[in-house]
Amino acid sequence: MDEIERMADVFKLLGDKTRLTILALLNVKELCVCEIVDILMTSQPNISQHMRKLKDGGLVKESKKGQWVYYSLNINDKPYILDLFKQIPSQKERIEQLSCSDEECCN
Amino acid sequence: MDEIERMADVFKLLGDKTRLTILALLNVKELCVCEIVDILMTSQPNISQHMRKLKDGGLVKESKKGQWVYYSLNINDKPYILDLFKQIPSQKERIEQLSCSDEECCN
DNA sequence: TTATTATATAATCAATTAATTATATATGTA
DNA sequence: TACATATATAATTAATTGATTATATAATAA
Repeated sequence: MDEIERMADVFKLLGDKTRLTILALLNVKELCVCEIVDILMTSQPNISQHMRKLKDGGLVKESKKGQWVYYSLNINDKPYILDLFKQIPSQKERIEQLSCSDEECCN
Repeated sequence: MDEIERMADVFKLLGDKTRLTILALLNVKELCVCEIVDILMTSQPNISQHMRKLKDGGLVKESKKGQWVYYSLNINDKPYILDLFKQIPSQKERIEQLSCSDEECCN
């Protein structure tokens, strides 16, 4: 697989609104699956499957802490993605709203 | 549609190897449909339909010259795409090879 | 005018994909 | 131990998509 094809595969991952929003959220801070589920108001399997694609594509890495799996960005080896995330709309507010609600799934 | 969704739609366009290669070619110089067909060795309708998606997505613009339709990049309003194209593998060689062959469709 | 070349569009089909539903696994707690 | 919570995986389905084939349009050349 050549470099263009590799880049296309990365863009394919970015080309879904849910996944791009997840990445924008992780661009603020690492999050566990249940937090992402709460913020995006979708089902847990839906998020888990998107996380697997992002992990397989090398865009995120996971770290297990107790029963929670935290995901964080893993794009240091992809400078064109780094530049890109500087221009993505910040999701800071959505994450802060989550922290204020009583329905936090973890803490 | 919010900004994230708009960006995702752009990445969806970049997320196809054929289209990303077309854009990388246009990053060298404007080309007509038949040149792109020759370089990518695929069918004319295939390229025409990709060009339409790229045009609908605002990534390229066209200009008709006689019976030929030339396409060129139209990404000045998308800084994150501009940065990106600085890091895409150059397709200069493939375009030069085309010019050397006798089978040019236009000139 | 007729033929040729360049391009676009429409219809079809196979393959891919995102989301849902159901189930399994793993960790923590009573 | 039994139960609850967090996550992953598998199966299914509907929708989308890329490529092909066939056809239409437009410009040029004979």
